[in-house]
Amino acid sequence: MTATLFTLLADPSRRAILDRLCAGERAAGEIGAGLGLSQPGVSKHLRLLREAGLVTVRGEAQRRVYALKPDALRALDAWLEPYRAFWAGRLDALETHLNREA
Amino acid sequence: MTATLFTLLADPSRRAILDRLCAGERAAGEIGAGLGLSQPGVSKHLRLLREAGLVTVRGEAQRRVYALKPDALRALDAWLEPYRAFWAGRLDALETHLNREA
DNA sequence: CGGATATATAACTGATCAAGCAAATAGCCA
DNA sequence: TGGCTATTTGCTTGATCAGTTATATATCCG
Repeated sequence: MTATLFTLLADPSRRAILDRLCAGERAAGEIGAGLGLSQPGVSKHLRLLREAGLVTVRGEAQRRVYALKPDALRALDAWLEPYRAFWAGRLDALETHLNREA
Repeated sequence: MTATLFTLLADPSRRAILDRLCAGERAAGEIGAGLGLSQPGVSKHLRLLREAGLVTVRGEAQRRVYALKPDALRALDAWLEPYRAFWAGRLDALETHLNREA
């Protein structure tokens, strides 16, 4: 229930779902097709992604159309920032990160 | 053993270790201090991080000094790229990603 | 060598969680 | 209403894995 962003992304199936949604919104059935996963399994992953705010749902007749909502991934981008600064040699950004925890 | 980058980062203790190593290299004991974790626990996490290439070790007398080696995190940065493009509105990069899987 | 310090490995346990099957819900159409 | 499709939810099981204690390895110093 308290699934953090990192634990969510730790699952390959969920990453595959996100990757698939990059191409545009899809119904749950379309998402699961070819994933080598049972349909309820897909639904459960979608539920977690939805609760984490990574995707949005829109009902369309019997189908549930999911769309990517990558705003939540900004947190990952932010987490990565000090390390990106590290390998880019931009030590200024790294120092601001270090000062923040002092 | 086949721990992927995502599963590694899914653990809060390991993220804390990486964050701590941002400030510079540290001996294993220093890393574990204040983490609320037993010494063998820290050692095991360090082993995983080392096997994944996220940190390097250097023996110094009895101590083992660990240093951050963030190159492996570039993979995460690369994974994030299509999504970053998504929220930044740079649809060109997104399309190159989509074409790659066609 | 013997003791002390620092770190790693081994064996075990408990909790988490993904996956499956079965059943329930929701919306459409006759 | 009843049947049909699409999706979600409940329940159970099996595997993974973080954490612990106890033990082993390594390096220094007397």
